[in-house]
Amino acid sequence: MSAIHEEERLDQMSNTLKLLGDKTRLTIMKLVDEQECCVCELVEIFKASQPSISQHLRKLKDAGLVKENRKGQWIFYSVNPDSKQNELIRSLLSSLPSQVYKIEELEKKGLRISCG
Amino acid sequence: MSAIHEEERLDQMSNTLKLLGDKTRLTIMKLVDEQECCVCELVEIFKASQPSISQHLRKLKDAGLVKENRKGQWIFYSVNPDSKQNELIRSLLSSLPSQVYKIEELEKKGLRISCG
DNA sequence: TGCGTATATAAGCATATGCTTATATAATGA
DNA sequence: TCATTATATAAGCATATGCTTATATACGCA
Repeated sequence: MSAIHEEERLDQMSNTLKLLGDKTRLTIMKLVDEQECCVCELVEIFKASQPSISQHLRKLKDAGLVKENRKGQWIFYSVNPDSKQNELIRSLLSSLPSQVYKIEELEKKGLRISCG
Repeated sequence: MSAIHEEERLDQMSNTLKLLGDKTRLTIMKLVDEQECCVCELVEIFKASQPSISQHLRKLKDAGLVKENRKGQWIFYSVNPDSKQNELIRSLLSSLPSQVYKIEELEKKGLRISCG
């Protein structure tokens, strides 16, 4: 209703879109929406450095878009279903092609982390 | 199906989201989706400089997201319904609050351009 | 406790981005 | 044709962004 809220909505959406306007982060989101992944798996999948992936995840986490789940020495990331932007996220990710095959490739190489 | 197309889709979407990850451009898109606007109107609405608005419009046009419609000395911009990203654009804009009130404010100030 | 693995953070750097000012181009109307 | 208005483009600059390398922190296990 009020212009105040309208401004907020525009701010929120543009901030979220800016975050997802990076191919690596957008793909991470799609991937961890389908299957929670730990950092080292993402490093392998994206052929990126560990700090680079870690920094992307930090931005996504700071925005509340992903959540962590520590399992021993690994930290698994997944899409945060309680995010304020969840509707938007759902809509965006639903129109992207599945990235599960990337995880399956990992598995074939024996690089998939599986712990309890 | 193919990983090639999947990569393309991710590229396309992340590029589009990056463009709309700017509050000014996102708002311009919502605005000109509801009512075509010329540059000088946008300058007034956003309290921005003419070159700044012009440069934002250039980016949107280069990406095929908006189209031009010259009327005399003015160039009116509107959302391009034939954009490759039209579905995505429709989805995003539909969840944003109407910006028509900004045009109405212009009208009150007598700054609305109307040329039939 | 100490070592190896996983992850996060800090600092530095090159490039991208969005603004500014200045100028060019295009259209209107006297 | 000339002045005015609208718009686009170019160049320069400050800040943002995403990577790198180096280092810190956290956990598991011997």
